[in-house]
Amino acid sequence: MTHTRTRLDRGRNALGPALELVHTGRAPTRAVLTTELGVTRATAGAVAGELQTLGLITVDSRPSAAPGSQGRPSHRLAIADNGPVALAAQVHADGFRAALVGLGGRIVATAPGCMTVDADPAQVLGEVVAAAAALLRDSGRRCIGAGLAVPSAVAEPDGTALNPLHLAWPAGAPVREIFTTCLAEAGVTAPGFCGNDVNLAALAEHRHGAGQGAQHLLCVATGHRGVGGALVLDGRLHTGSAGLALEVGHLTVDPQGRPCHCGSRGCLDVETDPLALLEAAGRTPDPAGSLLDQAHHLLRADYATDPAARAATDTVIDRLGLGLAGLVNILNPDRIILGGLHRRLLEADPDRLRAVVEERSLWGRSGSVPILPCTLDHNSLVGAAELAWQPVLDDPLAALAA
Amino acid sequence: MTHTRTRLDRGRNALGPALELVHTGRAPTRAVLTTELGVTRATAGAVAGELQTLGLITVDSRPSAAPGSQGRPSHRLAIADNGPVALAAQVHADGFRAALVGLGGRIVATAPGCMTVDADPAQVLGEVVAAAAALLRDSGRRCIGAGLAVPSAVAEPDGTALNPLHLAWPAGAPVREIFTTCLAEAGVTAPGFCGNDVNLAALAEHRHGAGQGAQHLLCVATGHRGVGGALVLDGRLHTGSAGLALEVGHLTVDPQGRPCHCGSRGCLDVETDPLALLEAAGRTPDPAGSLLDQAHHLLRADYATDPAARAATDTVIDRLGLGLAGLVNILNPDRIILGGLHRRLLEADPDRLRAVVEERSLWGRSGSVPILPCTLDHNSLVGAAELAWQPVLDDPLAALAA
DNA sequence: CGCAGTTTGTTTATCGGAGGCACAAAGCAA
DNA sequence: TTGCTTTGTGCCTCCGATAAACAAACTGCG
Repeated sequence: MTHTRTRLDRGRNALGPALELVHTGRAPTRAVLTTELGVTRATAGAVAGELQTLGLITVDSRPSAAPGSQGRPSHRLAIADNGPVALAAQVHADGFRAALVGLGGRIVATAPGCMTVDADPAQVLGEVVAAAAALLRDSGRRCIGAGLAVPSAVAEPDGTALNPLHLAWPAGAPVREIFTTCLAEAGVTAPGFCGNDVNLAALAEHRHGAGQGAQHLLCVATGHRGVGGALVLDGRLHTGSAGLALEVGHLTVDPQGRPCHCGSRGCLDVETDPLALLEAAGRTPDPAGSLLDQAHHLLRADYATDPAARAATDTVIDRLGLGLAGLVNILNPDRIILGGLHRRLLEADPDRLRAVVEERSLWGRSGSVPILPCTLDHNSLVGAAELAWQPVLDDPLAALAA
Repeated sequence: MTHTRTRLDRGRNALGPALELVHTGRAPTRAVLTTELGVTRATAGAVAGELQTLGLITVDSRPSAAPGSQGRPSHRLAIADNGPVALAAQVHADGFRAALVGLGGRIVATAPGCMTVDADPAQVLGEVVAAAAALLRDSGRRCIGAGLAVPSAVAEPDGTALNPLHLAWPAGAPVREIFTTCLAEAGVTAPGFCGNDVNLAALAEHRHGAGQGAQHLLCVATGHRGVGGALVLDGRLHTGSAGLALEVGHLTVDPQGRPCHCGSRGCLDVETDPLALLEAAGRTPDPAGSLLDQAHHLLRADYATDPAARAATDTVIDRLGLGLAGLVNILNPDRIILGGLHRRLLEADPDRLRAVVEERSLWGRSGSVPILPCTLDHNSLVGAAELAWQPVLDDPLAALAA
């Protein structure tokens, strides 16, 4: 009896890694896929065929415009136009947002977010899930999962929000549970995940933005209030043993600084957030408007002309640099990405921030860590979608079979 | 033509994981090996047989004294008595030490260490390697590699010591290179590795000591001077992108504290090392003797009787707790192990230290991280051997074929 | 235009490393 | 002694990959 193989007998184990390469834009052609996966052309071909039959990618046999190349041109691998999507949602201090995100971190559709947030998590999540579900129905696409970004540490593995104080939600709110029930009520039969917004932004930047290729990526960002941090190690989010890692807001950056609710004083949280910048510049913040917007305006409009604004900015940059240097000494990252107000501070005076970090970190070499602004729009939202895509990236056949 | 399989066709991929289980004491029998590896009994049997023919383990078919068990008793897997060893060496402020370490972290032989350390790395390493090579010749065993522990950050991947100031060595000394040439001169044809002593101690404690089973293990320890830290994530040492992570000595634990050579003041390094404890208690340290020994004596003999000693101890414990809490907020470990003087401080008043850490870490849950003293003798030495054993654990056949 | 050279995609045979299963072995309990 | 349970081993099969040969598509050159 000879071996008669009819169905796919190759590329099963390489399917996940291959999809991840396509997802992160590192596999433009089958030939690249072959070398990146370290498999034979036969296997890579089978993998690409399987991803095609799964409806995830398309193989474009038109000549790929490669000018100076020899040999037979490789077919282009492209993300399928009508492939499945992840449902992404974000809740922050000033409202919420919803979107559909396809493979490759592509935002396919967005819903205009409401600008008020209720104190009841179930109420808010019900609204945002309803908005997302409407997008999904309109698109007619298949949904592979749903992700939610919240401005709070999220405990693993129970999925509770530990300090959602910027939302006025109760501490310990079972966010994942509420999210999944809202999904079920909206008729979305897909698994739900949730995570901290800065963590998810870091994940998105690592896969699709300024963090690509970094082995040890540190992200620090302000939201509207407070400071968050995240670490991506070898492509995986490091959230610590219980999801509480990188709570960097309470590093001391000024021993004589203003008191913080944590009991200490001069914490990164209260010294480098929008309110700190405004107060340092002698402005009385308008409580009706967004503090983040007011701080941005200060940096854009007044930085060049107003000496007080410039001095305040310099002080806040120095504090941020001190905090980053402390993190560099502990984590030794190979890249740092800043978001929110911190990104604007970096852009206002990149040399000053880099000099402070270099001076205060112990080793010259680690002091010269690249510090970059984040590059993705809505990176928390894209990161929330990454959470939902992860099972598909891990095992496409199993995740898409259901 | 039928399938005729003569040689080993099973357990090739499971060989490394199986050896690691034996190495860490988690595979007492073949039956346990089967469940731990998640393979069939046939595969586990083949793996055990292969490890036996490699001379690494022995299979003892005498009934294992299991009292209340039913069914056929499983054969015991034991580490071979005359198996290969790793050559381990440690250099510290007061001298050096050498040993042979077998599988399972067992110290097979030790050399009495010299008590003076020359300022020339090549001189010191030549002596310690000579001592180790003598041990190796006497034992008649096979050597699978050599590891060296130094009290300095070691840069990856070049293997240079960045701050060996406690040895009065030049910063940036190419320690690994010197070590391997010394090995070659001593006639040891085995690969040489080196690492930071606290990092290696953490690795040893994770595999064979108080850190077993921890997913996110944080170690903090004093040597004779200064403070070091280490993080073991999922069984692997986390040394950062360039080997410089966990330089925890310069966390601020007292803004009004004594000045540190790093330029700041009140660093963990100068506030919780042996000298700090002695000075806080009003003692004038004897520069001729070991500061660590004098601090130990203070804790053992004077703590219960001398109010000044007690007050000084409490202060230093509080400072240490503050530093640990900062690390807990950033790293969220699930276990903390303390070594050197810090271990003694923990043992002097465990409740006080735990209370400080819990109070100053942001989340009650992460505040209740278990804090334990280290349990292994010579853990840096055993850790250095782990470095040498690692290639064998990763791929026993390839590493032992050469 | 035709041909050599280069790189890519596909087909077929084969191989390596595991799982499945039946059976034997070694203990305990009745 | 007879069951019952658990462990160790041999034989077959299956899955997922490699290897090698071949076909296809393009460049460059005479």
